[in-house]
Amino acid sequence: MPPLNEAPKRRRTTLNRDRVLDAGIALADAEGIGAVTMRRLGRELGVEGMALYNHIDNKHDRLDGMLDCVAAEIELPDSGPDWRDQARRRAISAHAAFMRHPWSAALWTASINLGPARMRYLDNALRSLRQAGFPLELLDRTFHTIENHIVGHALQALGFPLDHGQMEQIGEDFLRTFPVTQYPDLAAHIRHHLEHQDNGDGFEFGLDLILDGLERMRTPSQRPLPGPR
Amino acid sequence: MPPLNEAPKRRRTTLNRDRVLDAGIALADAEGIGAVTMRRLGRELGVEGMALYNHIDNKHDRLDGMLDCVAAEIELPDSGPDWRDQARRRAISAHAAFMRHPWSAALWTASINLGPARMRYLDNALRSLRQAGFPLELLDRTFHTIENHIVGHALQALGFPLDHGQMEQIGEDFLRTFPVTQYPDLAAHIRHHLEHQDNGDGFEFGLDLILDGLERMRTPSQRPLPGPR
DNA sequence: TCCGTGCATTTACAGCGTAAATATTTACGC
DNA sequence: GCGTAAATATTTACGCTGTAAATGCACGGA
Repeated sequence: MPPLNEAPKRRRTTLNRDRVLDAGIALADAEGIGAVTMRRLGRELGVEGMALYNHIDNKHDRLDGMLDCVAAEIELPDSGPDWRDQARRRAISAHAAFMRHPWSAALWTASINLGPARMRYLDNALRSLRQAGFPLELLDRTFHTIENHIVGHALQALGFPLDHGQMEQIGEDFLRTFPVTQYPDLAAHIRHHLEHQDNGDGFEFGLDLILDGLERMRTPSQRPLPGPR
Repeated sequence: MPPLNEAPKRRRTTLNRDRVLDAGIALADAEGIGAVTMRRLGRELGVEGMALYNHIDNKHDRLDGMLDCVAAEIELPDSGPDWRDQARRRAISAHAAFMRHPWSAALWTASINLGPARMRYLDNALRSLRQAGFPLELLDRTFHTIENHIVGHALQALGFPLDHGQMEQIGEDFLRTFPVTQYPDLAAHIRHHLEHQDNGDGFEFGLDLILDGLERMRTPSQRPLPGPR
């Protein structure tokens, strides 16, 4: 059996799991997740598609691996007293990661096998909220409410994967054939999206709304906080 | 040209768009969206796969049509003074529709072509919020924050498509190999999900949190409401 | 009767994930 | 150097996908 973990050996042009995953991410970022097939990804790496199976188990394993790389990009704030600031920074960082990798948000909820980076992310978020003093029966819902917003917003925002220039052109063509009188509020909404560009403010609006509400529940007005049951 | 809209003609066993979409929905509900291929769907209808192309344009058109059928199931409350109750009922109905058709939430944000039912839904929601007096610059964000929660929660909940019995078995196997000491809070979270069953309460928790916060912004404390600009 | 029209079938093709067999490259003991 | 075994890459093949194109068939009106 050949030696494992032989640092200085590295034959220059050999494949490994990370190179496969990185190439998959780059390709997905550039051309969409649909372009990332085994054959295409192999071609991208100068290799036949089947060669990839030496480094990844199958397509699912590859997607899980790519997703965990995205999770690793999420900045995890150190423990500290200010739970709200931590949750905010973590959520904004996660949101940014999803926007950098538009294919990842849709997989986030679909994949079941958590990689180490996602585990670290989840554990960090849960610990932060627990240490903030959220009672046990609230902790779960608190966490999921924040998480829902992150994923939901990313998916909504990525649903129209157009920059502002494209939006204007396509949108005007669209509104020409749109039954404006039948759905006036929807038409106004679409027009609003054509005129205004969202720079992540929409995400932070909902995020702060949620965090404010959670903070209110954490310390129920004047009543004393119940101890952990 | 043959006569259109000839009511009594209907040769009994002919296909039409609705029958195709209904069969697609039934099959997707029963076996997942992955099972709904053209050939399989044809077989389900006693027909070759290619026959479907006489009634739908292509796979995308079929998915959009199926999705619009789900949208049509969402109960749209009549206009009225209580925006909060309307938004709540609409959101809960939408959530229920997504849970009845577990494949639909993932498509909701991905599909660009809105069908009539979705347009009706969106227009109804937007009008309700506008009539509630949300100022224009808030209306868009208000709407999306609610929408994010609906979609986000559905996807999270459907990410583990297991009923309680399966969860217990699989979960315990999972926790056996899980690095509990490394991610203690995540482990506790998973254990919590194994023990407690969510009956939609988690959805309503976040929903009410958001609606409360929005109501507070709608009538900013003591200051008078600005007129529509 | 014949013809156009609408619907179903048949055939075909490129691309997908991947199992299996084969070929090639690499690393190590001698 | 060598041989050998392991690691890695290629080839071939199979069943599946969506769908273009050609064909077959039944019907309603001229």
